[in-house]
Amino acid sequence: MSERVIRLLLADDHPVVRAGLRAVLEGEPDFAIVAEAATAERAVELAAAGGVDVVLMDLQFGPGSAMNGAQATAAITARAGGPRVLVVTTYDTDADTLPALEAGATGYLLKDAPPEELAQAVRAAAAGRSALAPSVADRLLERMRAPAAALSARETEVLGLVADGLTNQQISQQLHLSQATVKSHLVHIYTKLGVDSRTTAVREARGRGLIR
Amino acid sequence: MSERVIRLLLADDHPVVRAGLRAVLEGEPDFAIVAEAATAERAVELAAAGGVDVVLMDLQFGPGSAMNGAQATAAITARAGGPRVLVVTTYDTDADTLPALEAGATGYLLKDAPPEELAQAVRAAAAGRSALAPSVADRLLERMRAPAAALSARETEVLGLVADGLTNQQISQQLHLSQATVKSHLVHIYTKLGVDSRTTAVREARGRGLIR
DNA sequence: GCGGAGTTCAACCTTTTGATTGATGCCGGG
DNA sequence: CCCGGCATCAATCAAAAGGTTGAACTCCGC
Repeated sequence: MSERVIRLLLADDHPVVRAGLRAVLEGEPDFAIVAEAATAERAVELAAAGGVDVVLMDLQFGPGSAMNGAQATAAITARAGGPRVLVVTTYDTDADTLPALEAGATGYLLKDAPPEELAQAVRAAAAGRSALAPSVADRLLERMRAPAAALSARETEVLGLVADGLTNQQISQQLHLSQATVKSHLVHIYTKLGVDSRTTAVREARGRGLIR
Repeated sequence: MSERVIRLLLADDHPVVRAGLRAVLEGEPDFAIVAEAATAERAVELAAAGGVDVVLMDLQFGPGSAMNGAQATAAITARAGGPRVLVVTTYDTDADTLPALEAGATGYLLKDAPPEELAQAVRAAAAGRSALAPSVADRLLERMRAPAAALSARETEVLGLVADGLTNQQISQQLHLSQATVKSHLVHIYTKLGVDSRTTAVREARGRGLIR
C-alpha cells in the first residue's frame, strides 16, 4: 500500500486555495495531484470517474453551486470503492463538522493547519484511517459524553426562525401554525436545552451546533 | 516605476493560503515576495521595517491575534511612505469592506478571484491606483447613491446588542444605562432606518452592513 | 392496544416593547 | 453665541410578544 502513489483531487472554489494546497502537497514524493474541481458538482463527477484515492474537499462553494461540500461528500462516499474524502475547511463549528462527518468524511482538517499535518492526514485518509483536527476531535468526544439532546425536525425549524430574529407571530405565519403551537414547540425546546428563554436557547443551540 | 520589481508582503494566518498566493504570484516576473506574516502584528512590524511595496492583507486572523486585518491596515497606512495595502479576503459584506477601506486599504479583492485579476490588482496597488472586486465596487457606488443613514456609535452599539437577542433591560445593564435611554436610542434607530420594530431594524442593518 | 413522543391548539397572565411627551447637558459649526 | 445633533433620563400607556398550563390528536413501537 505504501509503495503506491496517493492520487489526490482538490475540490475548492478558490483558485488561491487550490494553488496553495497544490504547492504544499506536491512537494511530497508519494502524492500526485491528478485533478482539481472548482465546484462541488464537478468534484463528484471527477471522483466518480475513478483514478482518485483521496479527495480534499472544501465545505463552502460560493453562491455559484447548489451543492455544498457535505452533500458532495455524501454523494462520493455513497458508492462503494470510491475515494476517501478529507474535509479541509476554514470553519470549525459543530454545524459544519457534524454534517460532514455524517456524510462519510474520513477526516476533518482546518485550513490553518500546518502543511506537515495536512500531509499526515492525507496519508491517514488514504490508508482508511481517520484524521481529525484536535479541536474537532475534542468536540466529538465531548458530544459522546453528553446525551446530545436532539431536537425534532419541527423544533429545529422553529428554533432556526427564532435565531433569525422572528417573533412567534411571524414564525406562525411562515409555518402556517398558530402562535400557540409555536409557543408549545418553544417550551419543549427550552426543556430539552435546559434554558428558559428564546435568546438563551439560540445561544445554547448555536453552541451545540444544532443550528447555524 | 514599471521597470522596478514590486516587493510583496503576504499577511495571512493560513499557511495554505500564503502558499497559494505565493504560487500564484511568484510566477509573475515583476513580483518578488519578500516576506510573510502569520499574524496582523507581525505584518505591521514587517511593513514598518520597509522594503515592501504592497501588502496582501487578510482580514481575519484567528483567535491567536488581538489585532484584525483592518486594524493592521490602519497601522500600516498611518505612516507616510509606507507600503500600499491590498485586502484579500473571503468575506464580502459591508461590515468587512467598509472598515478596511476606511482604514486606508488601496484595494479589496476576494479570495475566489482568478489569479490574473490578482496580479492586475497588485500592479494597480503598487502604482497607487485602487483595485476593487466588482461586487465591492458595486456596493460602494450603491452606497453613494443612497443617503447612507449613518447610525451614531452609541446607536450602533445598542443595535448590535439587540441583534444578539438581548432585551432592553439587559442592554441597559450591559451599557450602564437606563431603559429609557435604550428606548430612546431605539426610536432614533427606527426613524433612521425607516422601520418600526427591533427585528426589522436588525434585518435592515444587517442588509446595509451596519452590523455583522 | 397501551404509552410515549411529536404536533397541534386555547386560555391566561406577565413581561417587554414601542409610542409619546418632555427635559437636561454637551459639543461643534455657522 | 445660538442652534442642532447626540446622549442621557423620566413617566405613562396600550399593544404585542413571551411564557405557563393543560389538552386534544396522530403515529409508532412494544
